[in-house]
Amino acid sequence: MQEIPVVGYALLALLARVPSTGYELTARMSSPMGAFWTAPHSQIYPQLISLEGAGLIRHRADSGPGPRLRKTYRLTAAGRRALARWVISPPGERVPRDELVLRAYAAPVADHARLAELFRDQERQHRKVLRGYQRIRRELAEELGSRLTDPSSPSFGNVAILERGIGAEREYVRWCRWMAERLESCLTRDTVVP
Amino acid sequence: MQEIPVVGYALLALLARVPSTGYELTARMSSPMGAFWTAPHSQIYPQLISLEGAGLIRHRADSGPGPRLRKTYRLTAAGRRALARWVISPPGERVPRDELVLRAYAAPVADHARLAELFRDQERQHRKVLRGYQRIRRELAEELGSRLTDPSSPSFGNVAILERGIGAEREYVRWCRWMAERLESCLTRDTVVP
DNA sequence: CGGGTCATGTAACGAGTTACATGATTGG
DNA sequence: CCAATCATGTAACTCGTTACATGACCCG
Repeated sequence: MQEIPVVGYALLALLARVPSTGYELTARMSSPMGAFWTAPHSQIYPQLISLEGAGLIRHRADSGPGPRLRKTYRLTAAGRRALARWVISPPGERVPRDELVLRAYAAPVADHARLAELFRDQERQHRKVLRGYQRIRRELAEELGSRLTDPSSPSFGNVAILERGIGAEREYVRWCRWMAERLESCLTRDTVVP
Repeated sequence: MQEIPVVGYALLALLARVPSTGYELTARMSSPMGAFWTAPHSQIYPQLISLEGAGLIRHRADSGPGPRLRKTYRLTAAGRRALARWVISPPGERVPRDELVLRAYAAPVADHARLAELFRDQERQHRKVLRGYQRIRRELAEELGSRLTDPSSPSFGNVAILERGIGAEREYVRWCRWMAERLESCLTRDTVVP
């Protein structure tokens, strides 16, 4: 009985809400969860088979469109227990990988004007994502009212990751603007002084 | 001529400052850059060989301790150009993977008391990291004065990633506290009411 | 009848992690 | 003399990405 990779628990978490096919899981994985974990269908289908082998999920097959069966997966009792245990287990060290920060580190060797443009562009993009998250939260707030922040409510998970998404994007936008301002201030000085 | 992976540019960025051995690069990779990109020595040594094959770095070998030669690598002119070009190229989509957010998503199926403890614990850990970053920035500020935010100064890279690190950790701490408070408020209600 | 959606898989590759392997110098 | 540090590599494996492969149904 080998260890379940994180993507496996991501699938269990999705199935804990609604039984789904691999195809539906692929779609659900990208929004809103996609902001913090992604997986293509080529990773999902084999993982579903392995989770079923471990007895954590099981499927019922209808005859679907296409050459193969349509399999709808649902959590087993063991699966729900495994998920509940994993959720309260200490998370492994986060391995942060951000190419943009790496570029910022190497900023002194680069063309400041071009780099400033790049950061302004990133600022715009992340602000757009931020507005998207804020809109979704407004809609959720109207729909749910006071149950919005009740951890027992099934949609609390969505609210939790939205709260994280909004905070993370807001901070990212701030940093991009900070970078752009530094780089631009250095430009104007260079152009004005001589 | 195959594509250079991101870790390759990370090494170029480090070597743009000081010529180093693979061993030194391994150490420098973890602080302060380690907050946004990491690589173990088993990834670094082969990558150095491949960068040298591409003509972006070259080494001089002294006889070092141990059975093998000690190789000190430095950037070539081509390497510096390649790095400068990469820095202003648009970064690939960030793939964020955060197990803790995934746990938050699955919060409704878990034991709220235990999960609250987990988030309090994470809050403490990240606050500690945050304080570490703030201390380093204070020291840098004393050392550099007004050149602190000059993008031409070689240590601007450090300041840039510190600014990002401080912002990111501050936000993470805020979110952990928010999660813990939600989970705890639900607890007290459950215990007090009946 | 052609393109989009639903639907499920496999193969090849590259990036990253963990473990194995070796050995000289330096300081307590 | 033993442990830590300096120093460089290889091997096995897992995780994740990109590409290949197939085909029914529905709408215009």
